[in-house]
Amino acid sequence: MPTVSSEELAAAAGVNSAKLRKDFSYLGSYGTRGVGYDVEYLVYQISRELGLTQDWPVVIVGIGNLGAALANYGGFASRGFRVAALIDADPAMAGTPVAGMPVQHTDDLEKIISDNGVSIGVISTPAGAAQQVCERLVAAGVTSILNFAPTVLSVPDGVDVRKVDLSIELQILAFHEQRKAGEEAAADGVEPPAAAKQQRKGPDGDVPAVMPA
Amino acid sequence: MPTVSSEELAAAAGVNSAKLRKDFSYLGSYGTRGVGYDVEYLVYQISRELGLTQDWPVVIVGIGNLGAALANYGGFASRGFRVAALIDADPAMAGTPVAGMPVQHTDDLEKIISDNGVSIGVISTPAGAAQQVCERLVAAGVTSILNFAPTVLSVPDGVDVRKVDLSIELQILAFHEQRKAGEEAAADGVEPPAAAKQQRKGPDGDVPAVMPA
DNA sequence: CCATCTTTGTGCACGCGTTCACAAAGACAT
DNA sequence: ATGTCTTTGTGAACGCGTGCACAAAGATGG
Repeated sequence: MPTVSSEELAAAAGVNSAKLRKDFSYLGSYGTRGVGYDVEYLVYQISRELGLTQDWPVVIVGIGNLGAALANYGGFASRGFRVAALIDADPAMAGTPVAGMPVQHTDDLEKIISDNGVSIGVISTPAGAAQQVCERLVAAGVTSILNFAPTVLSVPDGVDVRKVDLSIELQILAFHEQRKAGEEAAADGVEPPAAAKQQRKGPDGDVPAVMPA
Repeated sequence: MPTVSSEELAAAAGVNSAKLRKDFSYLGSYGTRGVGYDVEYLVYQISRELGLTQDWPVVIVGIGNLGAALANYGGFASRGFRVAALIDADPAMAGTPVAGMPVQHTDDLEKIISDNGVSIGVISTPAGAAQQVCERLVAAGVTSILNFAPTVLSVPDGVDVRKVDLSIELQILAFHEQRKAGEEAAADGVEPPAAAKQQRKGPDGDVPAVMPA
């Protein structure tokens, strides 16, 4: 039986072995003292806890460049996601195959959701259409929404929304880039704020929590 | 002079006003006691600190669906980013206009970087090409990379990489979705782990820090 | 069956970020 | 000018997550 110790896993992941063991302990006691964790069983347990063993049908609404990119994205299938349908408001797109799947018209949204038992929807429409699409998805039974449109969606309680803003990551890079350029900026006559001097905590340095929308 | 109090801002943003004031204090003392913060000045200071006032030329390498989507993404310009060039390895694409800008061939990558003073690069190539593109970008002087390819890039010290995995957000949604479905899962004969019972802390509940790649 | 050795699971302490609470600062009215 | 009122800026307390360190558990060998 192939096993791994928490020490090995921690070294590979670059984290503390105690933290790793504690995290695993939340899933139950799947390890064997003096031996380690049964690899196969551990993978199964983590996969199950994360929902990777389930089949999650999703619909993508708004098949522009981004929607098409998502439809073609290979990472979904391997994580248990199945693109059940591609939906767009443009009648001219209806029937056009994208990623080997015909685009369907928005009119059929409710039927598609219900027929496929979809509970997760992806919105990659223009900003103007997002809220309306969101409401139709929710009304049809969707309870989790991944929003790529640059709008804040308002949803009833019990519905989860995650917003992905592609420019935020760039902004974080620019933020660090600015610090690398660093001390020369002081020559502008503006005193560099204290925040500019604090050291990043880890590999995933973050920006302040509050920033204007 | 239009002003806002930390209390108003905190209410609007849904955070604690003391935290907000403390965050602002890291940028300097820009508030006036008894009055609040001068809106215009505050916006300027935050923009400057975040690097929004600077012009950041970026190149996008790999003009597939995702690259095209990024090139068309409106959010960049408003945050101080300027797409300096679109680069692709396919000779057939060279010259083709995408988002009103001709695609250039990878051969000219180094010259483009240097001519435009680019320090931030976006990689939206297939996984296989990413590391090689990354190395050329770094060699040409890029020090920050936004990676959309499903690969872990290795870079020398001093270079920042941020990896965007579009499926991770979906996975987080599925994770919560699984919990909503919740207690029925216990009927499977598998005892629900303790972690499934802990309550989410805030609107942005997170997944455990460690998960298999 | 007992001793020894390895590795887990976890109580406890430490450190950091968030929140509370208040003194200091400034505006504004009298 | 003096007093009052509002809001900032920050010292101090609190709470939570991380890491240390060790007892318990089990494997393995004599």
